[in-house]
This record gives sequence, C-alpha cells and structure tokens, in this order.
Amino acid sequence: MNEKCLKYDICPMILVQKIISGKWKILILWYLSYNTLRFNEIKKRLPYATQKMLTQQLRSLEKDKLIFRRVYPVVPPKVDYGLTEIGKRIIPILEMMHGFGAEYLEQGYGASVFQDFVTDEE
Amino acid sequence: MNEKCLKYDICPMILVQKIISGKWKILILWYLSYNTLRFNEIKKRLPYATQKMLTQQLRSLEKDKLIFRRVYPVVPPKVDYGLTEIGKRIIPILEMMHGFGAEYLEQGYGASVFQDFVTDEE
DNA sequence: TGCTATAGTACCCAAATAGATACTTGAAGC
DNA sequence: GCTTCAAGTATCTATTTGGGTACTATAGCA
Repeated sequence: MNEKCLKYDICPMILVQKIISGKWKILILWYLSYNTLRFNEIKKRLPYATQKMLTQQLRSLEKDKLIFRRVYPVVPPKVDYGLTEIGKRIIPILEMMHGFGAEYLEQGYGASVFQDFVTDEE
Repeated sequence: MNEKCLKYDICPMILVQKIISGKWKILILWYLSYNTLRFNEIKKRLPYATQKMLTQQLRSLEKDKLIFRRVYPVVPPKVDYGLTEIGKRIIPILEMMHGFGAEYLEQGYGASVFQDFVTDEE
C-alpha cells in the first residue's frame, strides 16, 4: 500500500470501512451489543458462518479494539466476547443501519440484493 | 447460498452489510452526498482506485439503487452519478461513521489499522 | 492525417477471502 | 479405555476480488 490520504477528512471513513467490512463483523457487533456472549453462542446465532471464519472475524475485531476476549482457564475451555468502551460507541451506527435496512426492504428494494437469500416471516 | 434468516430481525443488517461493503463504496457515497459528480471527478478523489474498480463499484451501487447514473449522449462521453432518494437516506449513517472514525483516531486506536497508510496533516 | 478527450471493455494474472475436513487439549462420565 | 465437551488450529482447495495493460468509440482541433 503506502498510500496517503489526500484529505485528512476522508481518513475516518477509510478507517471505519476497514474495521467493519468483513462478512460477519456487523452482525457480531450487533449481537454483542445486547450481551457478552460465549463463542458457541455467537456460532449458534450465525449458523452459516464456519468456525474458522468466526474465529478470524473475532480476532480481527479484537485486534481493532472493538471487542474484548476473555479466556477462563477451565476445561473444557470457556471464552467470552463483549464490546469494549470504544466498541460500544458503534452501537448507534448499527441501530441506524438496521433502521435503514428495514426501510429499504419495506420499500421493496431488497429483491435485487437477496436473490437467493430468502427471508422467513416470523 | 440459499440461506434463510432465522430471525427476520437481523436481515436488515445483512442487507446493509451487503450493499455497503466493497473497497470504495462508502467513500463514493460520501463524496456523492455533497454533489452529483462526473466519473472523472470521482476518480480524481480516489486516486488509488483503478478505473476498473471504480466502474465496478459504481455499477453495484447503481444496481442496489443507492445511486443513479445519467448518460449524456455527447462526444466525448459525459456521465454523472448522484444519490437516489433511498441513497440519500444513508447520509446520516455516513456522518456517524465519520464521527466515530474521528473519535477512534483521536483516542489513538488508529495505529493498528493504518500501518502503512499514512495520514497527512493538511 | 493524426492527436486529444471521456468513459468505458476485455483479458489475463495475482492476491485475498472463504469453505471443507481433519486434528488438538485435558478433565469428566460411562 | 473410549467418548464428549468447547474453542480452537492446520491444511488444502475454491471462489471472489483486485490490478495491469491494451483496446474501443467519435467529434473537434491542428
């Protein structure tokens, strides 16, 4: 890389894009905004993410300081994850995203995005 | 794929993630939130995006109805891009992202994210 | 006659991301 | 002594994404 921002102004955007883009990151943050969760609890909520992907995304979020990882020295292993202080500052953004997504779906734009991704009514 | 949302509740999040993840999409939307811009004007603002990538991202945003593409039948070609009505609804999210990113940088968390991505003071 | 300008395509290769499957650890229960 | 549990790693392959270079159209200008 070795790129420079031409305007300081855009850097925060590039930053945010870097830390939240990733197939499962937004959803992981969204779930953790309610509770800290154990690894398998997150996994249950994301049945289409493989274990490897989940671990990878969690490590990346941890590296970026949005979540913490707490290991209990027991057998079998117990690990839980939660939002850090700076991580919690992202919750309002997630809520707005959710609101936007809902509006977008209500207005019927969703079809092209979810071609083979069926939504259950419930 | 052929996956189903187990909870309707999370679908809007998956949706948002799908439509805004992409190397340049957030920045393109951010620039277009001020003005409609011609292709080369966007290109100038994103000097590290290749023409191919830019075209690709613009097509994708257009497909998802967040931006419109207007072609003027002149030679040499003139095309401009702008936010649609639903696209404009995403501006407050971009603004919050920008605020979050700025705060994150101010608090010194940026180092790990921008290793080889130097920020100019200006 | 040939050059410039704008907004692209086409094609091929490299790199990053994602997925599938098997393996690990060590205590507890059968 | 074999299996189960939780939270992973390791390895290999497939798919998606990104990058580089060359090519296109057509009017106006020199």
